[in-house]
Amino acid sequence: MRLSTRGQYGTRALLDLALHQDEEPVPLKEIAQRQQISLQYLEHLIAPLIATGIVRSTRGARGGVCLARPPHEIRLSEVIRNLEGSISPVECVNNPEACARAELCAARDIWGELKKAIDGVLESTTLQDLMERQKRKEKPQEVMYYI
Amino acid sequence: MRLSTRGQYGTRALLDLALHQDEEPVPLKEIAQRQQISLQYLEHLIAPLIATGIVRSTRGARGGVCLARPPHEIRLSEVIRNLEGSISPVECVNNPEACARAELCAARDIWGELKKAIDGVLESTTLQDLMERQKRKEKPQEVMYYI
DNA sequence: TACTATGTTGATTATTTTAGTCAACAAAAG
DNA sequence: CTTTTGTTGACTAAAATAATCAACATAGTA
Repeated sequence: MRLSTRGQYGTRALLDLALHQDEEPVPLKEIAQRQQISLQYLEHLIAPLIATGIVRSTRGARGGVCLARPPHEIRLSEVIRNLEGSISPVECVNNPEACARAELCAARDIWGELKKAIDGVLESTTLQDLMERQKRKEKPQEVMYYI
Repeated sequence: MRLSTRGQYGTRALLDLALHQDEEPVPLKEIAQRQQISLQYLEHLIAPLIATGIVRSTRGARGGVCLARPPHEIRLSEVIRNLEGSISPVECVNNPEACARAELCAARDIWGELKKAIDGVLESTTLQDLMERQKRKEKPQEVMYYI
């Protein structure tokens, strides 16, 4: 049940972009440096995100990438599906023809529930949520007052 | 986010065993045939389940395997962890030293929630649950009476 | 215009993981 | 003592992963 580096790096790259974008496009090189991902690998991770309309790019000097939509409209489910393919833990959940016993398989039901649980988290989390979490983490520790 | 065949086959094999065991041990060959898993592969999947105390085996003629505990005491989480290793979707969730930025990483928080969601399903499902589901599925369709 | 900084794309590669198989062995029953 | 079962470790083929290499396209800038 592992996420590959595509999903991990891709998510981190998008969060980085969300946090650093302003008027200017952000060069991939900067994201790669901050996130310690090889530029050439990052390029390949960004490509499908551009194709699917999560990221927009401009070439040439002063070029770079930016989010194609506001962060609260970018769900993690969309990102992960785009980078890792289907979220389903086993093939037969999406595609009953994958296994002859699918229709009568109790195990498959559970994998379906597992998928629902995973989807639940990823559907309900947006880049905005990630940004807020990140900012909260970086905010200097506040003094706690107890009643 | 895929489960490998180890987890899939292992779960199916245990469910099969649960449904077919009675006084006699069940030979792996039978499970392999019913579940269409190669005997030699199944042997390797069962080995860790024996080692961890989920399954008991007896060798020799009329030998085979049986569950070491009642099905309601065997959680899917234990099975999957045993067959696939940690349930964590990324290394850093369990092991913060895996990534220098772990402590300040919002993405990691989400992977943690993802793990919790997955754990929730697997911890709350026992072999007994699977058995009941399976029996319900195989029961001839009952006529439904509507009030 | 030429140069440089960016993104785009396809081919290639090394490594790791997965999904097994092969084969020798151990033990229990008949 | 032969057969039937499980046990174990070594080995292997195929696929997926995680990149890298390299040629190209495009936009700004000197």
